[in-house]
Amino acid sequence: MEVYFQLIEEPEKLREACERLSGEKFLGFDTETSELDPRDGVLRLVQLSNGRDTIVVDLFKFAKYGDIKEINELEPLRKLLEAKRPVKIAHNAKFDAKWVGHHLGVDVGGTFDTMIASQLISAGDQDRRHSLADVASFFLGTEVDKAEQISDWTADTLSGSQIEYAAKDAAIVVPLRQKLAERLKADGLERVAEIEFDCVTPIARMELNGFYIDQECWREQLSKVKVEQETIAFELQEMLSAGVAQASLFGAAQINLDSQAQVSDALRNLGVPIPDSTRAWQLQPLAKDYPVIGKLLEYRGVAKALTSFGENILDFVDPRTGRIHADFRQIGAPTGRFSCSRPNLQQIPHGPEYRRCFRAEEGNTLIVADYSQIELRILAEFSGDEKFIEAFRSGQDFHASAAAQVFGVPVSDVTPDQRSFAKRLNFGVVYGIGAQRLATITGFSEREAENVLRRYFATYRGLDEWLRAAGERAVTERAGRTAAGRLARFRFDEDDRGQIASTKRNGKNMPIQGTSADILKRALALLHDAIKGSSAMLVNIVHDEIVVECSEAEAEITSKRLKDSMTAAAEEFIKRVPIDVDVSVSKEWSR
DNA sequence: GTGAAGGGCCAC
DNA sequence: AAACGTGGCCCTTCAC
Repeated sequence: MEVYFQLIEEPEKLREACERLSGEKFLGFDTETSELDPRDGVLRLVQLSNGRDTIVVDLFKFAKYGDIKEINELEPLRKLLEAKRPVKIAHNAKFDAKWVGHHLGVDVGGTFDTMIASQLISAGDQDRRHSLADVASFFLGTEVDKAEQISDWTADTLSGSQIEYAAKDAAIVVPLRQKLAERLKADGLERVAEIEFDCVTPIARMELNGFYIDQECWREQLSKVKVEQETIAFELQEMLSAGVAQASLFGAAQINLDSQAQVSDALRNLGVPIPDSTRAWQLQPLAKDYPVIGKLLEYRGVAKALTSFGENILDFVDPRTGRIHADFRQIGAPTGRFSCSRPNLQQIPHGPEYRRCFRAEEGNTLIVADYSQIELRILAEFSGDEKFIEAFRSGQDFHASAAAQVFGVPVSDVTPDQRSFAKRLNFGVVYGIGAQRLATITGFSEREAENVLRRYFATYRGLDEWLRAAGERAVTERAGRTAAGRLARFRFDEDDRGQIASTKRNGKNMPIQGTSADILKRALALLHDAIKGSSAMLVNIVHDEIVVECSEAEAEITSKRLKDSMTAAAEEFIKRVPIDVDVSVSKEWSR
């Protein structure tokens, strides 16, 4: 592909070019950078293209290694990037949005992300790749050469081929967007694509913001667990080697407590009837007869705390900001949920001893908001079940209210056991729970569990019907859809009953879990607009929860903006069931 | 030494 | 496959 491009090295040319391109509906957008993380490197080039006319802005010509944030001559570029129109087309737009966000101080206005579009179209197909080269080859049949991607973008003078490569990447996404847009439309994915695109910039900003962690607090917690761990490990070692006389005699053959194989052997030597797996849920029932099992579970708990949530979390703190800047994958799961890594801020233990270490910086406060039972409300909306909806509308404790309806007693007479049971059942239903599993988590016999499930679905006939239909649809249509239209295709072997059953459960769960993701993402876009220009910044999201940090002075207004954004987002999809958002203002991420 | 697989467990 | 869904991270084990 031959590309006409203009290298821009002076303010006047930049002003002219931005003026010229500002009337376009769409512009290809790309950046070339010296590193992968914007805090580590320099932003060298910004490219914009309408497909025929491409500009390559050399930022070194405006302020070499300097702070380009303050350079006035770049204002036309900032304006163009910030504007909702033209829409900026980029592949993995979060990357470029972070770089211009950090170095130019702008939030990219409208975006069309060709990577996300490709992910939505592939609908969870694990075999499809989503690099620019893969997507361009799949949708345009053109080859993209990435040879220059790793070249030195900090050289005084860039080579002709470097600049041409840079220009091509911005130009190619223009025809690519055309093809992807057609497919999005044909597949009914326009609405969900809009939601996804609109939360790219909020997520880019969130990653730049990072989440402040009090390192002292974290270390203190760790040292407590360390002390515990040493005692527990010693005791467990003693108990396990009791079965191997010579081991304790010579003190030599220490058992590796982290090795399932060695621990299982030792347990067998002690005469413990261990099941095929030594997972906690299987061992738990043995704990009352065999103290060693209780000790093992105790050990596992502290070991997990020390490894997954130990010193290593602090390795991710950026010394320049004192904050953790994790990586969020916008379509982390086929359901549309985010995933998070390095570190995974979505799996920090719920206990206050951990969460209180994540806090607001001096002078600031955290606003923590989460949807109350959002997945059950989505299920209520989908099923249209009047009784289930009424349990939400009544405004009473939902699980107690459900227990009352299932057991046929007044809410005031619901026992704690009944409530707890209804709660487990309510959660399980969202995953397509069966009697066997229900029995194991409640301690009921399978027979009793079956009866209660029958009673539950007799009470909520609409739920039963919707869930059955969703399961059947998953098998016949080999796909599921969320309220915003997100699509997940299911692959299974028709001769495998297990796979069919699994597909049915997926068909029940995906629309629910996925709609929850749709709602959260929509809320992020609304929130981003609502807090613009204020002290508030997004710092974390956990599936149905949003954490914002703001100045103490703006705590109240930020709480309102957060709650309103989340409520409005949910109400776009949930019409018949009330939405409840719990908001708390606190210095710490624990309540 | 490196990487994949398996087991286990944290979150929602 | 925990016959309950979605992730990521850590450890051991085993193959290369």
